[in-house]
Formats: sequence, structure tokens, C-alpha cells
Amino acid sequence: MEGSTPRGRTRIQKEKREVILEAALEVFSTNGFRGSTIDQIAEAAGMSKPNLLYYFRRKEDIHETLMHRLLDTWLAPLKELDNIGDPMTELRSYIRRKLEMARDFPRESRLFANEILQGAPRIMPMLEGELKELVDEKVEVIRGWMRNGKVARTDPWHLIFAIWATTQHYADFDVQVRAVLGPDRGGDGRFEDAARFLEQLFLEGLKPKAG
Amino acid sequence: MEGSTPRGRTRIQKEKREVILEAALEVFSTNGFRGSTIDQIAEAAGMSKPNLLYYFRRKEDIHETLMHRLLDTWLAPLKELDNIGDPMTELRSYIRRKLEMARDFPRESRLFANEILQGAPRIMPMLEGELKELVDEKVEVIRGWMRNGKVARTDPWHLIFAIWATTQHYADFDVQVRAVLGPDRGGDGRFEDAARFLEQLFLEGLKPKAG
DNA sequence: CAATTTTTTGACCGATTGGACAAACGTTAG
DNA sequence: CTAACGTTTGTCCAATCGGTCAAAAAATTG
Repeated sequence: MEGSTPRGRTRIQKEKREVILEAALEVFSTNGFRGSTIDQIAEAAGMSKPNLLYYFRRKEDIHETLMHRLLDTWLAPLKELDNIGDPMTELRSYIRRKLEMARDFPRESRLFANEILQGAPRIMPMLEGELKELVDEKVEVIRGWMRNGKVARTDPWHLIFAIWATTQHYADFDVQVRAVLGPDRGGDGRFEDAARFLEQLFLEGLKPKAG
Repeated sequence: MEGSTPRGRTRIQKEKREVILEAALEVFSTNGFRGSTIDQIAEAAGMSKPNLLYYFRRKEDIHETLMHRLLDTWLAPLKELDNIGDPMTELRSYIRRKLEMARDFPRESRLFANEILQGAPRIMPMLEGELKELVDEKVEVIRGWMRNGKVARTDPWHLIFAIWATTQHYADFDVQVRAVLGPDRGGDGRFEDAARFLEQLFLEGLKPKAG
């Protein structure tokens, strides 16, 4: 047709775009946006640089596509936090889901962390819009639990921050965690240890007081 | 003398090196190592690029100097965690000190986070050596408290990770925290709110059980 | 087969990068 | 004054960067 970026029309275009995005996730998450080069991504994707640029016209387009996809996956666990079940069980499930994401999608976590660390220049609107609205909504849910005496009264915003921080820590600071734990304790079991600890910390720390 | 980097001999050299390090901290912490240019640092330091290179021969030398200094400051709070006072009071003080560092030295925190995120290529030996030894030592202190029934029995390593994660979160993810809290709650008071929440979470979560 | 469209690549470009270097500048000591 | 030393800068360079382009190679269509 014309010279613009192919709009995922043919099957081969969809496939190649996926290969590129997978390679870019690997490269971006370990080097950051400015620290990554198109050549690196192209090599990781098994194609030449001009060929990659045939599917994504600019380096930033790859990053943007990656970020948009990421946010959906990223917010899913919080969206599931619902008013349906027992509050403490809901919180435990949320913590567990977040920790599983840190374990299974560490690159996505690091990509996100990289972006936030540098001031979120590309996703600030999304933070102030979509993310804030979702958090506000869930804060109200948690507040309801606190009013009903199901959860200890405390600051719901900072509770959410604490859950984010502690779980994502195992993806973003993975090398530090492993270095400190050492070869013995730093193996695959560290996520189960973390899950046990975090469950105890949050469930005991948020147990409602009598009165 | 000769052409090598001046060894902080004269007073003016010491001063200029400080100016450069201060400027580099600002630039590195917001752009990462590869994302920062010598020109940026030179401009922030108010001098020309060749002049900056007269005091630090390579870009990496600046980063390395910064990192070495950083670690001393960074580990100080944990070193203070001591067996002297009441265990719960000691833990509360540690959390408070770490949160104060996140508030007062966010650039240092972000510089460190940047390095870890990218796999800690420049400070890995320090993580496996100095840091691991310090943590191992403090883990023993905490274990003693648990044996004496002063602190709930749990995993001391992950307790330390949780304190690191929750406090540094307010420096590293500052823009996200502020975006989510919004203009009303995102002001200067957020650190006091965070302090109150974290104190409650950790102190309740670690309160020893009878028996 | 030929014609057309999509995909791939080698060669290239301007801008930016980290860094080198000699010359100029400033300061101080004799 | 001059000589010596420490400091500063303009200029330059090779490497790397993101990105273009024309043309070759495949694939598709008639």
C-alpha cells in the first residue's frame, strides 16, 4: 500500500510485531529506554535494523506499544480486588496475585519501574487518570471494610502503596535480593518465603482491634 | 605534575569535584547512567565539558565515586539497628530513619535503584560482600529478639526487604505516589501519613504472640 | 510466465556521544 | 620581569546513535 507502518494486517505482520515487542521488552527492561538501542532490539528479534523499522517506524513507538499493553496486565490484580468475599481473604489474594506477577513477569515490572524512576515522562497522564481513578475506587472499598470493623483502621492509600512496594521489590530488586540471600536461600524458594512473610505481616498488621 | 586526574590535592580541586558530584547526582538519578551525558553534567556543574574531564577522566569515574559514597550513607541506618534498646523501639527507629532518608535524599535512592534495576553491573561485588555481611549480622540480632519473644517469629531477611521496599518506595516511585494521591493528599504531609501507616503495619504485624 | 505487492537489506546520513589535545589563561614564586 | 604550575576552553575525532532510502529479494496475484 503506502509507506506507513503496517497496521497489523497480514498474519506475518502480526507475528513479526510480536517478536519485536518480546525482544524489546527484554532489552528495555534491562537497559531502560535511552540505554537501549534499536540495533540491540533488532538483534534480539533476529532481524536487521531497517527491517525492524519497517514494522515500527520509531523507537518510541515500540516503547509506547509495550507500555500500553503493560498497564492492562498490571492493573488487572487490583481490579479484581472486590467487595464480594471476606475482606481479609480478598487482601491476601491480592497480595498473592501481585507477588505472582513479580515472579512470572519481572521484566514487565522492571520496565514499569524504569519509567516511573525517570519521572514517568511517557505515562504521566495514565497515572493521573486511569490509575488514580482505579485506586480511588478501591480505596473506597477498603474504607468500607474498615468502617465495618473487618480491617484495622489505617490509611488505605498507603496500604496499597505498601503492597505494591513489597511485592514488586522481588522483581525490581531481584539481583539485590538474591545477592543478600546468598546461594543457599536465594533459590527458587524465595518467593514462597516472601509470600509467607508478607501474608503474616499484612494480615497481622491489619487485623481489626476489638472496639 | 603529570596528566593524570588531580588527586583532590588543592582546595579548589576538592571544591570542584564536589560541585561535579552534586551535579552528577542530579543528572544520573533522573536519567540513569547511559541516559546521562557528560555535557549535561558539565552544564549542571557550571563548567565546560573538557574542564569537567580535567577533574574526572571518565564518565564512569564520576559514577563510581558517587556509588562508593552512596553506600556508606545508605547502610548507616541499618548499622545503627542495635541490640541495645527495646526491640520494637529499635525497629520503629529504623523504619523512621529509612523513611527520612527517602524524604531527604530521594536522588541517592533513585541512583541506587537505577543501578540495581539494571542488574547492578557496577556494584555487584559490594552487594555480595559488604551488604550481605551487614544483613547477615542484623538478621542474627533480629533472630535473637524472636527467640526472646520480643518480636513475632517470622523471616528476618524478608522483614528487612519489606522495610527497604516500603520506605524507598516513597523516593523511587515518588511521581506515582503523588499522581495517585492527587494534589490534595500528595503534598508534604504524605511522609507523615506514610510514617504513621508503616509504624502501625510493622509494629502490629510483628507484635509477639502469647506462647 | 509476467506484473504487482510485501518484505528484507546494504549503504548511507546527520546528530550526538565520550573523550583527546594543544593552546590559552590565570596564579604564584622567584 | 620570567618561569613554572594549575586551570580552562575551543577544536577536533572516532564511534555510535536513530532513522532514511533505493534497490534487491520474496511472496502474491493474474
